[in-house]
Amino acid sequence: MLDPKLFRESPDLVRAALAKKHLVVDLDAILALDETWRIKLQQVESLRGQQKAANAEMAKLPKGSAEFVSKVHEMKAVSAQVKEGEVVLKEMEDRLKQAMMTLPNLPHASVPEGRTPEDNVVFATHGDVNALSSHAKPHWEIAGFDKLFDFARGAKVTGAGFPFYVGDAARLVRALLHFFLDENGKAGYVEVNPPIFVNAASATATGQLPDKEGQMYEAPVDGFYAVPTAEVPLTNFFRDEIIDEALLPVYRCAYTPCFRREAGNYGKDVRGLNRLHQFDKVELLKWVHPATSYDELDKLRGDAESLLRKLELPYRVLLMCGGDLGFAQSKKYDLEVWSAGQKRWLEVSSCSNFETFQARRAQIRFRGKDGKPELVHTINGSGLAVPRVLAALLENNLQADGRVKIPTVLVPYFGKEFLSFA
RNA sequence: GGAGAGGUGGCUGAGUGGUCGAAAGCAGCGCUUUGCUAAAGCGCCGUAGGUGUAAAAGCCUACCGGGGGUUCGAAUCCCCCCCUCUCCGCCA
Repeated sequence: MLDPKLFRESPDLVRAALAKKHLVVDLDAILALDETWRIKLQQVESLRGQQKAANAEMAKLPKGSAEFVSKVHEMKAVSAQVKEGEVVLKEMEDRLKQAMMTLPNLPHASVPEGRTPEDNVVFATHGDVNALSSHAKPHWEIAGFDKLFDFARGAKVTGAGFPFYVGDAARLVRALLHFFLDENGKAGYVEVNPPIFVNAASATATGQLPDKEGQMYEAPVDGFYAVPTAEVPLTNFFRDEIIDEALLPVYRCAYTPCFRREAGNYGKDVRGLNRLHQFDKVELLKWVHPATSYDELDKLRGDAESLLRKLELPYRVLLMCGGDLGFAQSKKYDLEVWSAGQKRWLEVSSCSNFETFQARRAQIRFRGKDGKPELVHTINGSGLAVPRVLAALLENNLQADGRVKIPTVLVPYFGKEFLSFA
């Protein structure tokens, strides 16, 4: 959500920023709604003021007195007006709030212009893509893949996109998670194990609702949503709280399974481990002082990158253009790992600064120097998502004999130097 | 799941229909005096929205877990929901 004062006082500034995101928003309609709401608010407040004044008078009058009775009669009319006005006001408020929820976050000045993913800027590339195994093939074509990554039985037991990881595959998932959490801990992120169901208020605060309603699995009897990312419960940890300024920045990380319905995503990029309904991910999250948030974003991106480096996986960093920025982000970098078999880049982390967008919805603040509460900036990114790292690892490290070489840093976690499909 | 007890400002805790946005204490901030690891006295000390302003101040309204209702008037009465605690049931 945006600051109402911002678009009320500087609508042109907001208009220009929204144009960069290439989203069509009827700001004038919202401004008009805001205007009528404020007029109505003043009406109702003045009526309530009358009630309050009368109340003070009546408290001093004897209960049965003629004066009292006539006052009651008089105030009945006012009371009716207030009730009527409040209904209208509530309706206006709801409409305004709903309209404001459709306003996306404004992009930062450093975000490049652009409309489509093709316009994203390759910010950095690391590692030699051409030096990889000549045996590489798409991971789902590796002999024995189906035994270790059992999609068929997953589909039987649950549905498509819910694979079983068996034996060495399960072990490798666990090794990766363990490695990620250990490394993130060393980088200063406090590990958290959060709930993996959240309520509607939490999903709204981080921007999943109402924007991405159909993308989450729901438990309607209890009003819960299965988390699409640990970002949701983690960010909501401090919802409706004022954090001690001295505690900023707060660094946290969390592993959770992530659940995504991925409604509407079909095609070849859903093969194998590329896109699943349930997958494991470690999320990095920071609550920071607004003055430092872009430095903190760069640092967080660096933390995620260092995981890929240690795993010896070639990757590139994309700086997302205005048109490819998400609804809630001010600035976003995507980390994409090279998958030698598929010969394409796979997104494994998305590092974003939300500025006050989430913080306003979630009311996460700190007390500034002047004693006034101020919204924090929230920043998050994956560190990292497992399945695509796994895909790249299987493809890039495939040996002539059909085994997969385990990166050196992972050997202590995995317990062996090779993964075998035999 | 059943029965009962509760949810009040940063914390503790009064308040059961009318000047209650809410006593008191603690913590915090400022000033004064005595002193010099401290004490006493006085004052200030919630959040949000609107209005106002260069910015403030000021003014208005709302908020006593959340949402409805009764009433001229609700922290206080009624209904629903959420949460906490105790007991019972069930259970990894």
